[in-house]
Amino acid sequence: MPEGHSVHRIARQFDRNFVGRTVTASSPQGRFAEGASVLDGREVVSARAVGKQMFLEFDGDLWLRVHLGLYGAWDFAGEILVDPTIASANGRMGQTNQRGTDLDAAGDVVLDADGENSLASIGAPRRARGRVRMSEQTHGLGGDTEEWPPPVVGQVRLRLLSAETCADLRGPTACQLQTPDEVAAAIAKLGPDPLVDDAAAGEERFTATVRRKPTSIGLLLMDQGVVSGIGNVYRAELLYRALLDPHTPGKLVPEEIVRDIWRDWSRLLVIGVETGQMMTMDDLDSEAYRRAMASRDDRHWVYHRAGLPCRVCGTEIVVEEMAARKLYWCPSCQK
DNA sequence: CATCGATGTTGAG
DNA sequence: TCAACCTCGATGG
Repeated sequence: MPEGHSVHRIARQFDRNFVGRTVTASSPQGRFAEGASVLDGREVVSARAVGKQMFLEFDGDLWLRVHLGLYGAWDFAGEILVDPTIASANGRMGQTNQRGTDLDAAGDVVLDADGENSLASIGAPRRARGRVRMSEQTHGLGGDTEEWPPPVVGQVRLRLLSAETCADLRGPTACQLQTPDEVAAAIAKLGPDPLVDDAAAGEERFTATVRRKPTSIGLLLMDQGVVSGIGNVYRAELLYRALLDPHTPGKLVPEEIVRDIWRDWSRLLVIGVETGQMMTMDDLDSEAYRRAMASRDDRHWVYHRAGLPCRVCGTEIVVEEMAARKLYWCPSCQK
């Protein structure tokens, strides 16, 4: 998936391009026909993201909850204006982590070959289907000759169409209408999200929870009830950056390290939302950094690097199954 | 062209 | 613990 950063980007796109507009709703695929008919003709009132879930509010106290799951995605088309908070492809970094390296001056970020950074498609890593029409404030590359509304391609669970904008949802794990109470209940089950919760309160909640549990920190970071928005990539990278063995029970992780992990996640999430990429590396030597950023499969410290030498100590990165997910880590750096 | 796997979650057994 | 969900790019023949 789409870890937390993608969902926040999607919510901002809805905020910028759908809120305040009336939509025609349909389910070309048919699997959300009933829900679409309820949404049809309503105005979009607000959009919010919490962790990996997005909540879209419609007039009449009606909410749509969407979870993209493993391969869901939203495709945007039409006169999509770029939310200024996600417009930049240039990441700003400036921080240190447990490794003690200075995370600074990322320089130009190479755009994702897989379109993750695309303005037209956000979600599972795949090429954009949507077309974003040119306008003075738009970054899109499309011409003005496309059909309107755009032809439906493939399996579209839900299409939301305003006069100028179109959003197609495909492959979600959850797409469900909810009452305000149900939305509140869904959010209440989630751990703190750095972009939703107050920084200090979120840190306290996360720290207290982790320090109470015998469960391994590797599992805790993936538990959406402990902290929202972290997925398999961010988990591996956060643990590497903290130089922490993923098997360490939560209650045995030093409190300061737990707090560092929360703060590191907060920073990485902000960078991810701004750039549309899961930026987790810092400034090795610039040549290695540039190479890592240019290559889709080689831009992380440990994720997807099983058998390759650790970028710092040269030890082979290992992969193991943890709760049916691949866990990558450096057995030498992470103690 | 067939098969696999993936940034995820749920629910059955 | 594991299959199912549901989509599609990558991989291999």
